[in-house]
Parts: sequence; structure tokens; C-alpha cells
Amino acid sequence: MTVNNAEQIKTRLMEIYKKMFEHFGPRGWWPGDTDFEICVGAILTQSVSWKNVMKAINSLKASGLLDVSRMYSCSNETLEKHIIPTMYYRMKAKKLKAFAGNIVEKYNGNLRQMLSRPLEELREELLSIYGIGPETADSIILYAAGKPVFVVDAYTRRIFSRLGIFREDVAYDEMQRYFMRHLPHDVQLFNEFHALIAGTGNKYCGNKKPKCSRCPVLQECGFTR
DNA sequence: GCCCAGGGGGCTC
DNA sequence: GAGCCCCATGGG
Repeated sequence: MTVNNAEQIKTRLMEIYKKMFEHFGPRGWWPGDTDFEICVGAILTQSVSWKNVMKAINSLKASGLLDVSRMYSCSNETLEKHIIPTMYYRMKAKKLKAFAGNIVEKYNGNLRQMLSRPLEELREELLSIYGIGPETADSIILYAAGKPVFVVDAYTRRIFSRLGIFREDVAYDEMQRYFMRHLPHDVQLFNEFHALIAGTGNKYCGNKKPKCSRCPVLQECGFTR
């Protein structure tokens, strides 16, 4: 790839970012009072809308379970009751306990200590925990640890393939490399960009009845179909 | 009633 | 390593 080409890609990505930002404004992501709440939200939001995640988070908070050691020591059944709205609740209870267990056993319950590890080591560790795949790991790294990694998701795939930038079947790592190769590794930029993509996707780019053609941002960005 | 969603694990070949 | 099923609620 020539330098010139890379510059053009960067310019194009930043144009899309700016149009999204002008349209939606700052998204204030990730919502959450503590690092642990952000991590819990990242696990619970797998395949489910944020509205249902908030119900579960509030329920956990109200019962004092939004705490590493209490979450780890409570029964699966107790945990399940609070997260029913987030679908796959039995699986997700296991995932939450695996995450809390990792912090208790390796860091004596100190989440910040784990999050302070170098980016690559942290990513590898997160991926080794049951229930944490690439997207969840990257969300935790960016939004809880505050380290520069670009989070991609189904909306990123949909939006950027509809803009003619990716193939429809592009892999997670390939999308991520694309953004990280062409954009400055800036936590605030990565934070806002992913949040804007999620906002745009949530409003206009559902799979069932895509409304991309009605999205002002995608129209301006050269939406093709 | 039916379809499907911002993901990940586990299995098969 | 791609392809397929499983998980199992809630909203359109």
C-alpha cells in the first residue's frame, strides 16, 4: 500500500467520523459508574440491546452484586435472577462468575490491577477467560482500561460494507487492523468512533429492515445500496 | 405467532 | 478454520 493511499483512507475514515459526530454529537460512552460496571455491561450486552442490559445492571446494583467478590461468591441461581432480561442468562451468569473469579484469584479482587497490565498482555488474558471473545475483550480494554484498541462489531461490519469499504464477510481482526492501521491510536477517538458507529447502527442499520437509505450520515458518506 | 438481535463456546470435518 | 448449532428474552 502506498503512503498516498493510506493517507486517503485515513481522510475518508475521519470524514465519516466527523459526519457521524456532527449528526449525533458526543455519545458519552461507556455508561457506567465504575470499571467493574463497564466490564459487566460489556459481557451482558453480547447479542442484546442496551436497554435490557440497563435493567439487569440496575437490578444487580440494587442488590449489591455489582461488586467483584460478592458476584464471585453468590450462587449462579441468584445471579441468574437479576440478568434474565439480557437473554442467555444461564450462560451469562457463568461468564460473569468466570470474570469475577479471574480477578479474585489472580489479583486478590483488584480489577484495576488487572486493567493496568500492558495492552497486549491484558487482551490475551481477557481472551483466556470463559465467555470473553474479541469484541468483549476490546470493549473492556478501551472503555474500562482506557487503552487504545479499536472495537468493531456487527454494526461496524454492516455500515462499512454498505459503504463499500469492507466485504460483507470480513473477519473481526481484519476490520480492526484496518482502523488501527489508518487512524491515530487515540483513546478518545476510538472511544467516540465506536460509540457513534453503535448509535448509527442501532438507529438505522438493523438487519431485518435496514433504514440505511434514510440515514442522513450514510447518505452523505456515499451509501451505495 | 413469528422473526431475530451490538457475541461466544463447542463441535464437526 | 469454516460451517453449524446452542444459548433462551423481549420487541417489532
